[in-house]
This record gives sequence, C-alpha cells and structure tokens, in this order.
Amino acid sequence: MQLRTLELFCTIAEHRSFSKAAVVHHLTQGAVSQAMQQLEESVGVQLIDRSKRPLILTSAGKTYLSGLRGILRSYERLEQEVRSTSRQLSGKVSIGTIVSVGLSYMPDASEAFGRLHRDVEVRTEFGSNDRVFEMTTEGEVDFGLVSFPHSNKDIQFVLWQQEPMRLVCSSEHPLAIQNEVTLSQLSGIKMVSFDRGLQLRQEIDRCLAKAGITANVCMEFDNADSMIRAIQASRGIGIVPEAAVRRETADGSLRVVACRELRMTRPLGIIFRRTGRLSRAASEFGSLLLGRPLEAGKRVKSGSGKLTVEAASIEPETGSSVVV
Amino acid sequence: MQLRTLELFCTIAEHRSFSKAAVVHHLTQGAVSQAMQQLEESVGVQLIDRSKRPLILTSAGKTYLSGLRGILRSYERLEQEVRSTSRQLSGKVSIGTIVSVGLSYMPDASEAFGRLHRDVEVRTEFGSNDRVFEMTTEGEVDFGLVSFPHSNKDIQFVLWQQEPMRLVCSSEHPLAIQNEVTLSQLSGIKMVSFDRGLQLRQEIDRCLAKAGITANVCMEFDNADSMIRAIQASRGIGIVPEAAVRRETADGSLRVVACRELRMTRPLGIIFRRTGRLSRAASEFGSLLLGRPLEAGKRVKSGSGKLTVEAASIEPETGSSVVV
DNA sequence: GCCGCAGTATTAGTTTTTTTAATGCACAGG
DNA sequence: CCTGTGCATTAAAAAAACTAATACTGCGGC
Repeated sequence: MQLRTLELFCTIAEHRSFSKAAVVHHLTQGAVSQAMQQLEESVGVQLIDRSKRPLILTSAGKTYLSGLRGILRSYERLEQEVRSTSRQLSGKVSIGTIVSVGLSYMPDASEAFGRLHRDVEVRTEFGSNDRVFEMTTEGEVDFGLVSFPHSNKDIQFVLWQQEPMRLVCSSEHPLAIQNEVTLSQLSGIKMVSFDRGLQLRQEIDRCLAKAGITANVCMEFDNADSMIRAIQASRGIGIVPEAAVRRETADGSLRVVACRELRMTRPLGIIFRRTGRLSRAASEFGSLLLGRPLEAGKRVKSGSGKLTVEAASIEPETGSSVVV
Repeated sequence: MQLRTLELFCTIAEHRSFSKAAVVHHLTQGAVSQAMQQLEESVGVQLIDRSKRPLILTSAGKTYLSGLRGILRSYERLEQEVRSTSRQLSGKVSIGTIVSVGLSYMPDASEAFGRLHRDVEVRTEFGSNDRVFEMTTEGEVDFGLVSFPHSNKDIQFVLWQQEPMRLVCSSEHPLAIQNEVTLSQLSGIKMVSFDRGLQLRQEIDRCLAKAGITANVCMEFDNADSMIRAIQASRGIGIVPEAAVRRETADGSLRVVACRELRMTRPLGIIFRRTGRLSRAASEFGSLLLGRPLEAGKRVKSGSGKLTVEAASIEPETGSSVVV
C-alpha cells in the first residue's frame, strides 16, 4: 500500500468526492476509483458507500479515516525529525541550464548549497534553451533553468525572475562615451543579436520596431554568452541580460549604455517534470534558487472554507517578457 | 512511498543485511538495494552506512527506525480494528478447481463462507488439473484447488489434504458382493481409469504393478467425476478418491470394495501466484478451506533469538502421493 | 415517473515503476 | 595481498499505475 493512496483516501473523505480528490492529486477520476478499490481490497472492508450522492464513508471508513490521519501525521513528523537530526542531505542533484544563467547564478548557488549539504553532489549541464527543455523532459536532469519557460504535457514551470535587458557595447564603441541614448540612435547601427528563431530575439526586434527602427544584425548567436564575447571581440553592441555582463561591466571591458526606452526583461524559469516528483535534494536546491519552496501544489483552505488548490508553480501557458 | 518499503527497511535493520532482508521479503538483493536508495532519496537523508560490514544505521536511520516501528504497528492495529468493526468482508473471490474437488468440498465451504461474509461474491470455475494451474498462473482466479500440487516460478502451493483412494464399483459388478479383495483379484478385470497423461493414473499403475498386475483399462477420463459416472453407467470398477464418491456410496449406487493393499492417497493443494498477494477475501476463504492461515511467510523468532523465516506454505518441489 | 446531469465504474492501451539477472566493485578477514 | 561475501549498477522484463474513452447510476428538476 502506498502512502499516497492513504492520503488520497483522506482527501476523498474531506471532499466527499472522487473527482475533486483527483483534481487535488493531479490524477484522473478513473485512477482514483481504482486506487480506492485496491485500498478496500487490501483492507478487506468496504470503506466508502458510493450509492449515496455525495458519497459517504461506511462506519469502517470513518474508523479508518480517523486512524489514518494520526498515522500520516506521525509519519510526516518522523520524516521531519529525521531530516533535522541530520541536517545534511545526501544524494545527487543534476541541473540543466542555459549558459548565461549557469555562469551567472550557478557558481554562487552551488557553493552555498554545498556548504549546507556537504554530501550532495551537484552537477550542472549546459545547453541551449531547447536543449535544456529536452534534458528535463528526458529526465537527464532533475530540473532546468531556462528563459521564456512554458509548460506542456510533461513539463511544469515556476517563474523565477525577470532579468532586465541592457544595451551593452565594447568600451571602444562610439556609443560607449554617451551617457544615455535613445532607441532611434541605434538605427542602422550594426548589432550583435540572438538567433532569429529565439523568442528573445523576436521580443527585441518587436521592441525596436515599436521605436520605428529595424536592427541591422551582423552576427547571430544562440546564447547570450557567445554574444558577449562577440561584442568584446568585434567592438560591437547588443542587447543582453544585465546579469550576464556583470563581470564584464565590472572590469570595464564592456559598457552598459543607458536607454530609457529599453524596458525589457527576459523571464527566467525553473522547469521540471510533472511526473516523478523531485528528490529531496533537488527540491532543496530549487528552493534555494527560488528563495521560496519549489514544491508542487499544496492544499490550502480558502476563505469560504471551500478547499482549493494553490500551486506554488504559476500555471499560465507561458511566462512572456514584459516590454514596457 | 510504499508501506512494504518501510517494512523492508525495518527488516534490513534487524538483520543488518540487504541480502538477508531480500530473502525474507522474497526479493532479489538488487531490488532491496534500489528500494533503499529510493527511500533515502525520499527522506532526503542517508539512513544506512554501507561502508561498514555488516552495515549499520546512521543516527538518522536509528531515529527513523524507532519511529517507523511505532507507525507500522499503529497501521497494523488500525487495519485490524477496521476489519473487526465491520466483520463483513467485501469483494469477490474466484476459485479455480478440478471438478471432483469442486463438487465435493466447495458447496459446503462456499455456504459457510457466505454466512460469515455476506457481501463477498464467490465464483467457482471448474477445469482439468492443468487448466486450473493455467487459470491461476494467468490470474483468472485468486487461487486454485488441484491434485498433485507443485510450485514453479509463478506458482506457490500449500498442501491441503491427502485424499484416500478407494476401489469403487457399481453395485451390479461381480466384486460388489465381496467383503474384501486383494489386488491380485483385479488382474485382467476391465477398469475405468484416468488418462495416461495424469500423474494420478501413473501412481495407480505403479501401485498395481507392485502387486504384479497390470490394469486392463477400458475407459479413460481426465477427471474423477466422469470416471464415476462411467462406472455407474457401464457397471464397471475403478480407483477413485473417496471424497468424490461419498454421495454415490451413500445412496448405494456405488460400492467401496475394501482392499488392504490399496493404501494410496491423492494429495490436494491450494495454489496461488507468487506475485500479487491475495485479496483479503481470498485469503480468508483459503484459510477457511485449509483450516489454518493461508498467508505467506511470517517472520518468527526462533529459540536462539535468531530470526528465521517460517513459511505457512510448504516448499518442497512437489507434493507427491503417499503409496504405502 | 422520466430526463438529464453529475459522478463513479470499467476497460483497453500506454507509461511508469518495480523487479530480476547478470555483472562490477569494495570492504573485511585470513 | 588475496579472496569471498555483500552492496551497487545495469539492461531487460514484468508488474503496476495511470489515462482516455465510455458505460452505468443516483439525484434533482420537471
């Protein structure tokens, strides 16, 4: 018997409904029905009287429910206790990330996590945005860090942060000496940008188009870091996430050119598989990054006393960038 | 998390060994290893220190163990309580049986069981011995009643009873008037018997051969009941299980002819699948038939305090008939 | 009472998980 | 240092869980 099944029974009892419990547990109604049949078979006693609408528990069911509640609570407490006696987690966490994010956030995060949990082995794999989605879908990594996160059948995402995009140029570029520029000043200037296929490129072009100009893109890359090296090498200019050029602006090799009209952000997200819940270690790492629990949907009483599902993850179909 | 996995952890702790625990739980060592990895991942803490021989629990593991013991005991008690609040089991039990056994034992057993558990639906399916093995293997029935039970990869058996075999003839048969016969008197007499392929037939022939005679079999059947009808119809004689002719000897249509040399029994067994444990209802029915618990291996403390496995089911490779 | 809706059961097919069998690797004991 | 026992790991197979589609069945409205 699975603990999940026992919890499911409790949820059913609360809602007096198989289908509502199915929603709460992200299952289909059929799965719930089967699970309860199995549970009743295992106990050997009918627990639920389905001939009433809405269903009611049999007297055996009521006994079982009250006992279960205590047992499940005990188990939860025990887990809690065990986790705290040994504050150290163990295991492996593997994270897929796009290069820019991996380089700008992961080193610090890994180090911080390593100090908390000495025994956890953290591995980071880099790839393009699409590749990270693929790695996550295939289960090659526990979770992925991507830009423009979106969910689908297999993948669920949590919006992580909105990175401001900045106009950045080599210190030898003509615009480097300007205090501030308008977008119109960029008209006709050779720019380094992202591949045409990437959503970020399209957002940038749209932003420029709104100012009535078209980018004259002379080089295209599939990731921000290559762009940055290209801007340095070719003494060019481009629009990149602020965080990705922090090091270069600090050492003076690149300049951020202020531009009020450019109010664009790149949404970053944490993605993970809908199925096969995260390992405890992975979940902790995710929470560390996110700054709040990463865990999936939690049951919460709403004001009216009606039980609703409040998912930690945000579930609109895509995290689109904010272009002001 | 499965309750089985939690129990497995306790067993490992008791034995300080994965492989011993594997034996107790009828698993391979690899399965146990994986289950423990999964458990540790789910708890997020290392529970077992495998770098020692024999293994030891980490401090977290010890905490977890002591907590688990209580929780598992509570759950067991809860199940017990729920079962007794509603003494009524629910569900379905389907039993495969060879014809003779089905007709001689099942009616009474079904009725008795029905009185105890009104809500359980009992279905009986009849078939040849081989067919019952097949039905059981395929999961078409919860368990099967067969003669000459044996175990294999899929099937496990419990020896149920040894049915005495009797020389039986029609009341019009020449031997019907004899008080007692010797086997040698059967020499040359036309007999009704079982199919050559059946083990029971071979045992009978061997028994007769020992007395120096060969059966002159004029009709062959794949089950005892057909034989009995044939003996009635053809005014013949044959060797059949005593229980199968109880009705006929009672109403006088058939006679049992005493024969001291014929000390043969047909072993009957209850067979069930090794995997997919029995439903509570099926298990109850089996226990009713058997007159003692049918349940699989139970952990029992032996005198020395060392833990050994005491299986309720008998595990020699075959239940052979006793020919004295 | 009959209809239709809402909710559970059932089933076949798919996906995920568990298990095994085979093999590799490491600790302890001689 | 060597050997043997015991755990880890892997691919492949088996079992279990889950979904999607569909069939039933109370319950409330008319």
